[in-house]
Amino acid sequence: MAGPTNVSSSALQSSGLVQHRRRLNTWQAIRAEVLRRIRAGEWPPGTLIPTEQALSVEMGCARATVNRAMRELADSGIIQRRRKVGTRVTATRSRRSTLRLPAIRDEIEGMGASYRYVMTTCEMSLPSPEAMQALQVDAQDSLLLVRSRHMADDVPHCCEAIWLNPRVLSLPDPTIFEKEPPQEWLARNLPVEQSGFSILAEGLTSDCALSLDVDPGTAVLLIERVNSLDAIPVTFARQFYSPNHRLMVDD
Amino acid sequence: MAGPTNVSSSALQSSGLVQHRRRLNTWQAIRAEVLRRIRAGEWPPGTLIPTEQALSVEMGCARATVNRAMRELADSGIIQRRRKVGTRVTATRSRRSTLRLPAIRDEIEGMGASYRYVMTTCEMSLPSPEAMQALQVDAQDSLLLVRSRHMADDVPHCCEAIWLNPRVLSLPDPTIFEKEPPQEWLARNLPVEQSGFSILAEGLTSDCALSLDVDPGTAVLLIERVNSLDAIPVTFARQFYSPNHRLMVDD
DNA sequence: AAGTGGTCTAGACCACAGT
DNA sequence: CTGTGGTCTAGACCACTTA
Repeated sequence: MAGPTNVSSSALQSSGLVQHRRRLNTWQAIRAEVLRRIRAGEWPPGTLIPTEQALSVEMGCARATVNRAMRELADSGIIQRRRKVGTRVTATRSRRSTLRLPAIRDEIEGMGASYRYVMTTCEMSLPSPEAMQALQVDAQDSLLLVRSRHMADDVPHCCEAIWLNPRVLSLPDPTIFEKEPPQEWLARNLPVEQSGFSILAEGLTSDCALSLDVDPGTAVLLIERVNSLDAIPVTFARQFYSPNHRLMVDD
Repeated sequence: MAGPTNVSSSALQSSGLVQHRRRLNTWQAIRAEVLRRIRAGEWPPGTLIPTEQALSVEMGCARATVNRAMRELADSGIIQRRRKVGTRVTATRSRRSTLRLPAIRDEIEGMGASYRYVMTTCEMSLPSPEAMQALQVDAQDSLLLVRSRHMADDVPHCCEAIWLNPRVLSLPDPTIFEKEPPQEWLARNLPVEQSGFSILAEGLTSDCALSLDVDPGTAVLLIERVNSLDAIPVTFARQFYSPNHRLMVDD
């Protein structure tokens, strides 16, 4: 009832009798108003705030609109909702933020640089302890290990080691990894699912340092990902970013 | 119309004439079906997928339900939507993931450990280059610098340096920071807004290393945050996590 | 048993962007 | 202009949780 809403909104505002509060009928406006009350201290942390029903009456909109606004706030961790109990302002300053992590090619091209992929090594190899755990294999189960570098305008931007388990993944002729990044081959050829990833810091070992052209031991960001196929882990990747790289997180 | 939906759903399924496809009437089911088609290659990257109207007819549900499902997928970066144009499967393997970053106290207590805050130093100090840039002050504008440690069962878990700009922030008696973490004081007393943060890796300087009880130069994760008040940056915090700490990101 | 959030529906209008 | 997604509404039923 967007049209009629505006009409009745005008009617309400022009009627002499009433409406100490302007109608809020977009979910963004409701979210903003609730946020304002929280930040202004009207609803301190831990407060049980009014029900959707009550808010929809107060704001002069449908309950679904209030629900949408509150869902957004709950997704951000600002409030916590439980059936029958109600909605509480989150007591702790916890946040759920959105992290945008593009594929490396996009990251580099997005900076206006030219992307180049360089394979370093490609060989069957016994798993590292991390790979063993991530892929749930034994120490003697050899895996295909592909090491590579991703260059931005011919400057090393990221170096990557990826283990692929040939027991649960039908691998192509490994020579294709000389030209195509394993991640892109996976994305194109298999319906793999990422089951989350980790962000950590590590001092570079000598081979990675050589690959990124910096001193060994330099602290860099490292992202570890496991790709799964039908809930079975099939690949384990470790991406070492060049020093001073940072992940920006929007609020 | 959840009840009537079930009724008509049964009616449709029992009618002899038709319905090669079961009715999908929850947004989760629709999201799953669309995801399946994308992953199965029925809708390869770049494909323009059917309109909400078409999908609502095919799935036998309201357009609003399709819209909810598609919005979730768009929020995850799986598809891209534009008015008049339609909805495309995202060409690049970009992801938008949710990062949960609790307050340090919650992080430690969530592991079942006891939390303890220890202030290290608290003094007026000229800004570091990073602080200058983050808080938009000059090199001669001295700031309050509070250094502290957050302990988990008396083991250092994180060490923190936070700059507060007294020109734009009315500070309390600094001695309160001997007992209360600055972040918690800020959260309780000021309607500060976080304007995003950065995640990076750094080798520990000697004082931080001492504080965390590890060797200088050890690579650690570092989170930088700026808190703002009415869009004016008022505090700049750098949190150094102990080695081997990792951020887990759900997909 | 009752109250609260979670969701679905059918219809409507709006905003935007191609034609 | 037209078509697409974005949103709002009013009403309804369901799911979960506490009393």
